[in-house]
Amino acid sequence: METISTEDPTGLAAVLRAAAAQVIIDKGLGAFSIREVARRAGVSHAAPGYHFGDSQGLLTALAIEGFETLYREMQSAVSGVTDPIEQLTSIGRAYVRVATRFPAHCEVIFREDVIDAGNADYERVGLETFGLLESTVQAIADAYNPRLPVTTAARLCWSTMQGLVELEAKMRRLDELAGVDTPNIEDTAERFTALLVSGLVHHRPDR
Amino acid sequence: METISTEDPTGLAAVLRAAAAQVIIDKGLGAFSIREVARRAGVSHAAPGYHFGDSQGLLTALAIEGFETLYREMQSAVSGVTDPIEQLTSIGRAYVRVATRFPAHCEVIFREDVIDAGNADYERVGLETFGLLESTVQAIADAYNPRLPVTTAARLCWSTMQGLVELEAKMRRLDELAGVDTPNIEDTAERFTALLVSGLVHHRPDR
DNA sequence: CGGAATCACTTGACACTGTAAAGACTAACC
DNA sequence: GGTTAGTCTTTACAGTGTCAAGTGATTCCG
Repeated sequence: METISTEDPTGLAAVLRAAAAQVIIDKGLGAFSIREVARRAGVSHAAPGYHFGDSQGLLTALAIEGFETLYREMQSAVSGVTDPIEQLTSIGRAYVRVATRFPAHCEVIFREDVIDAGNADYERVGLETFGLLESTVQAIADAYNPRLPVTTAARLCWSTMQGLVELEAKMRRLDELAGVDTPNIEDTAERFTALLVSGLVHHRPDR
Repeated sequence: METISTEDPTGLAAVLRAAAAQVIIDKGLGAFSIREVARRAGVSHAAPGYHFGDSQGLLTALAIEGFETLYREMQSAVSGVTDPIEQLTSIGRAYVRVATRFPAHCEVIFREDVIDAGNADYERVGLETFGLLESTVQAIADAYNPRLPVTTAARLCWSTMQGLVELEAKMRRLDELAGVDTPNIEDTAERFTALLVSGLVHHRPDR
């Protein structure tokens, strides 16, 4: 699923994005340094500034790249699947899979303090992605529970997967202290989805 | 619910924690600066280093303080309530309320790249907090669905609330673009919990 | 064909940052 | 009353983001 071009990206901008992702993976977003990115790319310390303006610009580019990958993976997750519940399950797996494969990209996606959340491309892909999720939940509502509050339910699913991604390290640690081993995150996503779907299907709004 | 002492904290360490939280609120965690904290506290730039070692130490102290507040609020959310579903609902509201009232503290709680996630106090309060949530979900299982996988369900609830906190800004933006207004986050948490509870109660594990 | 302009950087500069080391001042204690 | 411990400040230094100016190439155009 190499949606983010790994085959030695041509163009310095792409090289810099890849280097930035690697810096975040190696040292964490908290220790992110634009000069370190430049060093790894073998260019002068100001080269990233030419392409991305400032650090926020570079991280925003990374967020957009990650969001686009997420969107494409979610699209291919629903294609070829007909049952909307299976679609949602597949989306959930795709969500955490992208987050696991591209941790740096996904770490900045919702970090509005380090990216430019008003960027037009960023907003567009965000709308598209959520639209895809919402229409899947809508299909579940149509097929299984017409009284489901679709937008709320879609946001619930989204929040759950995002929370899982963020909390996974903590959960691993809890399991480690308890002496049990942590299941694969995609399987956890599937179990979460199964529980969520039970709720979506059986939920009756307040009368 | 002023669990984090706001009544002018005595002792420089407490003053520095409060100043650090304010810096994060004002400029974002991405622009956090320990020297700025010192300036706001009216002390020399190296004073925070004496109390907290380095920047990671200060942010870890903040995370612990936030986690302890969360734990206490969750405790008081369940006390006096008997129905476990109401307890869970109350916990969900408490979770997002703490995150809203102490955004800086809660922003660092799971940011393992900027805090010391191995800190003993941090781990202890994390275990206690999750234990409280898990026993509430256990009570729901006992009362409504003995076959519920409790640990998974508890982590689902936790992920959902954490995801909601993280995505709330994005949801606000979606609503703004759609021209509708965003409900209060505590009410959203309650709607989420209602959907989750439907799932917890109706879920049947794979045979 | 030759000059001008644009592109894609590099170099140099500056204010700011985290952190370590050493110094200073105060209070407590034997 | 001298020593010690605690709480900060001062000094120093390497590293950082970002801006302005400089440098070659490449492209465009008359």
